[in-house]
Amino acid sequence: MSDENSTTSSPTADTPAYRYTSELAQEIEVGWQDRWDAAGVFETPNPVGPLGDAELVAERGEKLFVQDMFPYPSGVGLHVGHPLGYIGTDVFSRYKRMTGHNVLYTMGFDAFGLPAEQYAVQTGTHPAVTTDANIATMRRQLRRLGLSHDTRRSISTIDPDYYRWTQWIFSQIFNAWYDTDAEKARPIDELIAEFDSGARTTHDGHDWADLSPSERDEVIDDHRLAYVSEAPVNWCPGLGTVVANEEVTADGRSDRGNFPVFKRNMRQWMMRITAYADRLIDDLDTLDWTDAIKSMQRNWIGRSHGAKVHFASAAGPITVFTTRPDTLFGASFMVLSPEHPYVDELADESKRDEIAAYREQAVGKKDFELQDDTREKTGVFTGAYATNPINGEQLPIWIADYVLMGYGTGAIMAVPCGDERDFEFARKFGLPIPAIQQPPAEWFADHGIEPGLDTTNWPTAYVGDAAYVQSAGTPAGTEPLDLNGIDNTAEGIAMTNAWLEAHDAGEATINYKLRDWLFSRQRYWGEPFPIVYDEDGRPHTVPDELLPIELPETDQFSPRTFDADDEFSNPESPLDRLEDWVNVELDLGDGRGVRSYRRDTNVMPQWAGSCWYQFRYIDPTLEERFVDPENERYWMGPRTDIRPDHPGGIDLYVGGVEHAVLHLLYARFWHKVLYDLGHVSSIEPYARLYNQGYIQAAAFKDEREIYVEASEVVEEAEIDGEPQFSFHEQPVTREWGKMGKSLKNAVSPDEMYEQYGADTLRLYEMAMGPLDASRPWSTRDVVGQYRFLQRLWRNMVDETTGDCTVVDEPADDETRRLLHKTIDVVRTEMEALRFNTAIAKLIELNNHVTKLDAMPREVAEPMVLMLAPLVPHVAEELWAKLGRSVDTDGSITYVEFPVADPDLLVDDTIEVPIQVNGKVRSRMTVAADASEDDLEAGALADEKIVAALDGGTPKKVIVVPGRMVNVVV
RNA sequence: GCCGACGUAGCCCAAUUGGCAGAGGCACGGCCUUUAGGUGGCCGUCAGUGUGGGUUCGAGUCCCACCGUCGGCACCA
Repeated sequence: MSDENSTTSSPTADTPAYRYTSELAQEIEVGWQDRWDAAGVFETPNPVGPLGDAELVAERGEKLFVQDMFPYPSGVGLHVGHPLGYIGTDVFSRYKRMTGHNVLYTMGFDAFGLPAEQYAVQTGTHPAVTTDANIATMRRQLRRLGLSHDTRRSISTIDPDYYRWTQWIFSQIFNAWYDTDAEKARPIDELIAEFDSGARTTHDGHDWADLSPSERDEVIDDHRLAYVSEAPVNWCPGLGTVVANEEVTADGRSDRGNFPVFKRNMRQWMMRITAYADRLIDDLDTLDWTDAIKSMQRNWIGRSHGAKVHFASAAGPITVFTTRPDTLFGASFMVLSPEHPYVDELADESKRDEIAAYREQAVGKKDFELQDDTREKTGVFTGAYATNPINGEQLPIWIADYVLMGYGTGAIMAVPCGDERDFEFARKFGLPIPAIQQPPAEWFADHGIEPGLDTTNWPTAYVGDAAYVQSAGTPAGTEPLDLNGIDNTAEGIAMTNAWLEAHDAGEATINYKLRDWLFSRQRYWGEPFPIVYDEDGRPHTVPDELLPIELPETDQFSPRTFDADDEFSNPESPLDRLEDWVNVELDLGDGRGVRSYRRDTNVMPQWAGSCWYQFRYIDPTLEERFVDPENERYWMGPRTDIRPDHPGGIDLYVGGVEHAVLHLLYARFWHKVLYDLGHVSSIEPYARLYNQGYIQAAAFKDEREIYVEASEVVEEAEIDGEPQFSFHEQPVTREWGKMGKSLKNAVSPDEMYEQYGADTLRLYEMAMGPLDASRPWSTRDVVGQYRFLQRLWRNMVDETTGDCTVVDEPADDETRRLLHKTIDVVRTEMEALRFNTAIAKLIELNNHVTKLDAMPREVAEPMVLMLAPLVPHVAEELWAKLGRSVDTDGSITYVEFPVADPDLLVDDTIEVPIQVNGKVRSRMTVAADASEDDLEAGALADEKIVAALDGGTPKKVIVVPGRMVNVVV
């Protein structure tokens, strides 16, 4: 909104020369930023290696690794919503440097990705050129905020020196397999050795020795953690590429670009993340993350315990997955997904046409349409039957699109009395609904029906614990199973599983929703695969010493894109066209000498670069490895001294909640592979995750429902207490949303620097609320923090001469006590990332000092030190004015944070409230250490209390020493 | 539908985790400064915690139900 009553103004002739105006603030800020850079103040030493300085490491103190989720360098620059988390991590890092920590804190750029490529396609400018320019802009904006990054450690994912190691890690994953016995990844060579020695046999029982070399290759390739597979993938013609499950929105569109996505079988690279499903769930328990994020990850992985049950049919055993094997006696029909491979064989001649028609319409539906649970059930009977192993009953087999091929086995046993969907289906098609549990009386009462096992008047399925009925009677020749009378499902499940396993009819199993990670993209602006194919089409990794495989130069950046709805188009990668690059002569070092190969023409998804960047921050310039093991252990090793199950990783990772499943799941997966292969000592990448809130801003829509530029909207007089707004004289309506270009409500930090300076902006963003809460931006509120800094400045500096006005006289007792209480609270709040309350205390202290005749040095110095993490520039300037810079190497950065004197935290006397029946009726001043008896006596003698009692006798007197007295009548 | 977070002043937010509802900022009003506007200074105004119950000497805080807002998942067998 326009700020017509702008509270700042350019200095006029009568503005004192040394007032803390925005001009002076900017001068101070830019000056200190130059000095910090020149002196390398924020450079952090490693124990060893190119950035190693063991002596300085010891001097700095305990290690602390703080990291922000790195940004994509957008072309439009930052708005004030972006740096909220960055300011938070900077304040924390600066605070920790002052309390004896060696802090690793830097910022890189996640610079591969679609926007730069799309811009390149439009303009013909190489994405590297625009991306480099964007990075330069962002670096400038971040530097201007005063962030204390070790800039030597900044990396960019598009830098060949960086993606060389992204490719190297891909090779590691490709050359590894998951040993389910050892529950870890191992090098593929060890698998080959086990096959060779006979220690391991192939899954299908073929003798390894009898296999041809190419058959052996096939077996090996099937074990790799990165593998090529022909599988249903998400094809997005509008983007001209495939995308991962995680990148498809609930309504079946791409999260980038919002184009339709189609399921298609295609040959693509996959990562075997499913091998890690259990560890990715179980290790969540060792992480200091919010429950919200943990539950999102658990949800996404979707582990469910159940059983597989085999039903005999004419086409062979139909295997279903169920979480309720105990309800097997209640199965009255089976349902296969229309795409189930058995359908053709099972279909009765008379049903063929009907089935074919049904399948055609089902296949035409997109995933999201199938997942709409409000749709009416549809389906077709196949004419075939399957045998229920538990009782030998013949169950009709149907096909229906409410059973999804992508989950479980694509087939279910239908238990209509206990499953809402099956119940609905049975009702619609007149299938039997046998009851197998006795619902409680309340259930019948709730539904207004007479209790009974005749399901014809049941309005719905009964889901829950209840005693089993009609759940016995197994086929001749089997051990009898009788669940009747048992009243908890856990026991019923266990008994049924045991029966199934004993009779080869099924087994307990675990099913996951998580699918393997689709890893290839048909784009230009990404990391090329370190893979070449031989004349048989077998993939091979390029030897490590030939990395990086650099992106080839071209001026054709676009994949072939298609009409967004052209489902049956096929991807064509931009790299496919570069024949000179695709065809190579190489010696792979496998003893076969130089041969001809074709390069892989896919690129990696944008998530690849962010899967491991924390390691490169540690050793950004190391040539020999992606990170030195000793440095990795120092910065990220498990802190078993803190917690026995500490998994290691970054001490504080701050970012938005939108990465809850994508980035955080992929990064954890890569980290665990690197751990299994012995490359790193930490088990998890991010020990503590903190989700910062978003800055929201008012957005305005005109009558056509189109957003208008928020900065040009004017607030009008209220009507019925509701504020009214107009844009160019036209009424507009207000709503709240994430700040950004699309809602036309972005506020640039540059405007804030100009109007107030970076310190005020930093302070405002930290003061407006807790770091993890989303809150609305309000430009007119910023002035409050600006006034605070002005008062602070005036308390120490003469506005006309610029001289320091701090006096060396001791502070009075009250001021001194307030100072120490402030120190105590500020330390606690800083530790807990509650900067808003720390700032409130500092303002309170400053307001108190403002009333004094002069600022005593014993208050001024600790106050400047406490403010240094929050407003580093003005703090440095005041520290210099106090004459202290000379004896602290020119910067306040590593000066010890003030420590409160515990003796000054307790007052001699305190005022305690006296309550009658919990209501405050009076107050009295007593010695801080007054005994319970004294307090009780004092309270009962208080005249207001005597009056309130009015001669009555108190029933009881509750005394909380140091707090209050409550007289109960 | 399921899961998770959150509801305190006109607005953004505190409250030692069961012990005096108000720390801080914005807005608003008055006075001072100023030729004036702005800036700056001083003083001041407003609520009883979304609703209804419960536990307790005492509830913003704990428990139950409901309402509302936001986020995630969703025919997941």
